[in-house]
Amino acid sequence: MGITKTALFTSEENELAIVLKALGHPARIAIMNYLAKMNECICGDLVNELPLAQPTISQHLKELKNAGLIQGTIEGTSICYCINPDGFEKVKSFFDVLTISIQTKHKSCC
Amino acid sequence: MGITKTALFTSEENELAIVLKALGHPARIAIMNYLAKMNECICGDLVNELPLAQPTISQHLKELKNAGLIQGTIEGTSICYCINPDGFEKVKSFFDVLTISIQTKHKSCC
DNA sequence: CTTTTTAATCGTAATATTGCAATATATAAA
DNA sequence: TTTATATATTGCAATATTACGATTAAAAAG
Repeated sequence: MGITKTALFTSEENELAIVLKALGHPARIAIMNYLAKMNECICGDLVNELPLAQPTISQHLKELKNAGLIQGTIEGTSICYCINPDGFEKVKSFFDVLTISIQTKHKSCC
Repeated sequence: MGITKTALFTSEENELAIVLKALGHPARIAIMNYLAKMNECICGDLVNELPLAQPTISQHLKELKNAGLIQGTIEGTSICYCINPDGFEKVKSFFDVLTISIQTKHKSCC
């Protein structure tokens, strides 16, 4: 089908999946890494940095923004993007919690 | 196109994207949470736990396994699944590194 | 007002994903 | 050997994603 049955899962599972799915593409990983390194950038910087066309990068930025991982502010003709710490924290805590659960319970595996 | 241009990115970016993409589905998040809680389980447990058909769950398990997030061991007629700590650690360190980068550099955003 | 700069949107082709019924496989039990 | 149990695989329909050329929008510069 290609359609995810979101109604069958908890909103927590769905929200987390949206954020992780947004990170599930090398270009978007590269964008996040670049933003972490540079603190902020505009779309044009990424067009110079990544081997993708401008509309493609603009689309990836849109997905990261929709997932709450980045935010953009208009500055003249360009838009300044940076990482949204709130969206990022949501994912990190998922991994932190799971890691603790794994470390305490997983002595060994079947 | 629907095809990701993996050749244009670093292997680190690509590998990380594969793992995060595997986690980018509510059913697979639910499976990971269930495994973290129960330590191990068989496919049939998940069929009872999740509102999806057996072939669908089997497929999700396959994707998590391909991404290196879980491992399965044959035990009689069933297969025992559990979280693969190595695959999991790879993703967690990505978030840890990015978090440090965000916390130290991101005083404020544009 | 016109031009330039910067980025979003539209339209579309190629490919990937999701979900499941039907079937296959493989081990254990009778 | 037959039957039951547990899971994987196949095949397919519906939908989503990726990528980019062409275009549009909006602000700044001239």
